[in-house]
Amino acid sequence: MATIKDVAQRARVSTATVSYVLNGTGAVTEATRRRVLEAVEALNYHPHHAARSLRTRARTLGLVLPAGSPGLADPALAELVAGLAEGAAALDHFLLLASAGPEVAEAELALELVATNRVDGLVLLDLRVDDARVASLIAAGAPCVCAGPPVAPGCPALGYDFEGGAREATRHLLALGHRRIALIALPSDLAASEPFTEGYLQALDCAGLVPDPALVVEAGTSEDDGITAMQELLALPEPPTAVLAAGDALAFGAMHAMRDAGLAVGCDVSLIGMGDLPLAAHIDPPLTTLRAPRRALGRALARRLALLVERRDGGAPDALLRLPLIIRRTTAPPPRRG
Amino acid sequence: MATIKDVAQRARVSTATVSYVLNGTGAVTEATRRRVLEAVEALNYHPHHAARSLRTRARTLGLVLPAGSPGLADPALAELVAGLAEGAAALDHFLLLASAGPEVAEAELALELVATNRVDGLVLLDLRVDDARVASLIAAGAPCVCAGPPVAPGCPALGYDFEGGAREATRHLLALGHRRIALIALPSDLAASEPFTEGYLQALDCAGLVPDPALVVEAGTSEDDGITAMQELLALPEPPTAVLAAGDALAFGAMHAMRDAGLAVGCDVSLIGMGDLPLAAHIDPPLTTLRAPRRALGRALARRLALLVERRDGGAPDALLRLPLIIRRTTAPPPRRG
DNA sequence: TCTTCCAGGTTAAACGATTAAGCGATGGCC
DNA sequence: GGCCATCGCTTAATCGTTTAACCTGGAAGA
Repeated sequence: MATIKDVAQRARVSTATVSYVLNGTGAVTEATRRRVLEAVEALNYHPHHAARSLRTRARTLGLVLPAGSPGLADPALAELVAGLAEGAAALDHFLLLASAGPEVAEAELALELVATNRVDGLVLLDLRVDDARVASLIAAGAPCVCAGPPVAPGCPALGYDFEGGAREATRHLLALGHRRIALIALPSDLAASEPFTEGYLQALDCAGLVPDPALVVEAGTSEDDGITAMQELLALPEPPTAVLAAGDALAFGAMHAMRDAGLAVGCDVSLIGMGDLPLAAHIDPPLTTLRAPRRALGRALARRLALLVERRDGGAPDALLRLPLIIRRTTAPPPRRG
Repeated sequence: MATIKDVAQRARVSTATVSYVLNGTGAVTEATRRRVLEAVEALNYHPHHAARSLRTRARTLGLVLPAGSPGLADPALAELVAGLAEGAAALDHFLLLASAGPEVAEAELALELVATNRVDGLVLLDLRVDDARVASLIAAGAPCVCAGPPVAPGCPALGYDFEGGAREATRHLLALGHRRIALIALPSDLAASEPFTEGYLQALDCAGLVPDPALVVEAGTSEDDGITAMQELLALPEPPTAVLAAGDALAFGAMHAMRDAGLAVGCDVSLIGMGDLPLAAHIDPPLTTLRAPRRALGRALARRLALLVERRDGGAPDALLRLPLIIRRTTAPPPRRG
């Protein structure tokens, strides 16, 4: 492989000049500039990444994949990652994927990534409230951004507007005439959980309804959790006529449970999900849900992180992406009282 | 950050000794060894990646994501990538993701990745017959492995056993009593296309049937392509009683077209897909399909590439992963002649 | 006793870039 | 004419490792 020395030799300049030309730093005559570029072309020169990043940044963003089973197989994560790669590319960066195994913990891996200078910064996912990772990373001086609601000072957060989304979804159900609206919430230690619940409560409050605590059930995140939660709701003396689920997977589970109970989803009982997974449009009946712009979030996160690393972020405020409500076939006016 | 010098100083040895201890090369007394390790611990030393890979490999595998719209959103690709990251991690490597944009071509990006020494080798996807990428990468001396059927000498290939899979699927349909079995094939410039068709033809041949060329239609890869292809088959004077689709997406399209034509899938006409996408089990009726072990393929690819890079591959032969047939509800004996 | 060898270190030269500091020529200004 | 800036370039230090080559003291073999 050709090195910068070879280029310098051929262009009959010093290596410094070559570097100046290539990086656009320093003052160089047009003539020399051309000579250098010709040499670069002729030798098919590409700067050695390691050598370069010995002095500068690595121009690499890092993401550590959770060890758990779905991992990237989760379409939500996959699209986010696609966005991350795109966003990084747009600012001439790359994305380094590290897979946490049973052996090596996520947090440790993240620390190693920045300590070894492999990456300039990290994207953090699935934040919990008071997440330990964030604290240790910030302590280590690692730039990072997190996907989700703001969780720690010093770590900018970009996420979906769960509060607004939940509010809009609930309003839609209210507008259809529902009065007993249940919420299947995420585990409360997930940072995303609280704002969603908040939006739901706000909408009820605006409508002058007092929320029934029995109608709010905290679930996990999986389809099975959705089933369990829904069964719980159906067992109530006065079951809900509409359900808002904080995740599409939960909603799928809820649909399952409703059908098992002999209820027609979108007729006997309304349902709204969150995420708009690919499956949401294909399932029968198609699910009304809040669309999470996953790819856009990925892009925004990457861009924010890249700028943060270069201290060019200008202290942009934590932003929230809107969750538009996609109305399909699982929402309808409540059935007439029999 | 602490450097190797700091460690050397604290352990009162030379930097060389530290390096020897850390890499397990060179002979070192147990006593010094311990001193060094203590210093490493005390200073929380992590070797600087760039500095290290100035002399050695980058211990990084590369993947360039296709520019197209589905990209990582395609669950098949996402799971493969998950496997790649896992496989890389198992051999102490990382995975670098590069996103090809409209601006920057895939092939160029791949070349840049290896020319700049950012990655030690590349994983190639979606190979075409006589793929230009492979040729240029090999010419550039870049180690690479490709996912799919063998496509070029010098580039080991790991893929699914399309031929065996198609054969098994076709046999299953034959065993159910079908005689007019159609094939919706992939575009013939995709390297995966031919073996699949071959397996289909073999099974027919074994059964003493002569294949009807009209029953083999070449489609694209999308659901829409599946619709078109199926409509074409249904328009035949004597339509098939069973269809083998070379991809689940194609199969979904075919289901759509069948339903539109008033046919009950898995009753009036049988259907087998390929891939076992998550959707396959959830669609109605659940799709009989060949399960592609995507994660396993990813892991195998990463491992193969990592070994190849270190010339430790021992010339392992190109391997093929079995595609087990997952029987669900879209296959049944043909309807009685009316 | 004198080599020879080896284990267990050290020294210093890479690796391939970036970049601060320096340096000669040119031109402007007083 | 003398002085100072500025331009365009070079020199050389630096980043943090790895590793070939060398050194040294003691044990083993002759």
